[in-house]
Amino acid sequence: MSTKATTQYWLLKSEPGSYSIDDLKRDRVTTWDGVRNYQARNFMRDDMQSGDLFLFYHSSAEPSGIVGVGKIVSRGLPDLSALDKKSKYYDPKATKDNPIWNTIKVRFIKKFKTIISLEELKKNPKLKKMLVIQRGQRLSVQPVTKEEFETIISL
DNA sequence: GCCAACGTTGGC
DNA sequence: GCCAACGTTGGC
Repeated sequence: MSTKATTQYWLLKSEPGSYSIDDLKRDRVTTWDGVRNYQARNFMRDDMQSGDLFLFYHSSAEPSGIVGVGKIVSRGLPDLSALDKKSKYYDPKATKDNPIWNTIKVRFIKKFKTIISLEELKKNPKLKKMLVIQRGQRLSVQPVTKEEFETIISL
């Protein structure tokens, strides 16, 4: 577990048809559930801190890209949707004693006036190393550097 | 522990 | 809708 006090930066993906930046703007705070990838879970469970900031990324969208900013409110909560047989996130391996999956709570901060499309991200030399533009990168929770975050905020 | 088959993500 | 690139599962 990290004990760093400095703000860390993340990128969270969501399909806007499933949960969009407008949904988060309306809800103000939401539980980010349904993550079913161990690496993504580990980032949320072990590395995120309340107060960290994240870029909200719309995937499988027209166009795909970064649409706003949010803040991590809390972490380390079990993802109860894994126990719910009716949920599309149901995981038969999850139990009450070992829910396997974790969630975080996030808060809306802002929605960009215009989307920063994937194409734009790829064109910016300062963002060359961003995971989200790497071919085949499917992680739905990704770390972002402070420099990358600030570059995007300034666009 | 290997790896083929299968399922999913997500850009295009 | 296609399919490349992954991650996961399960037979051996």
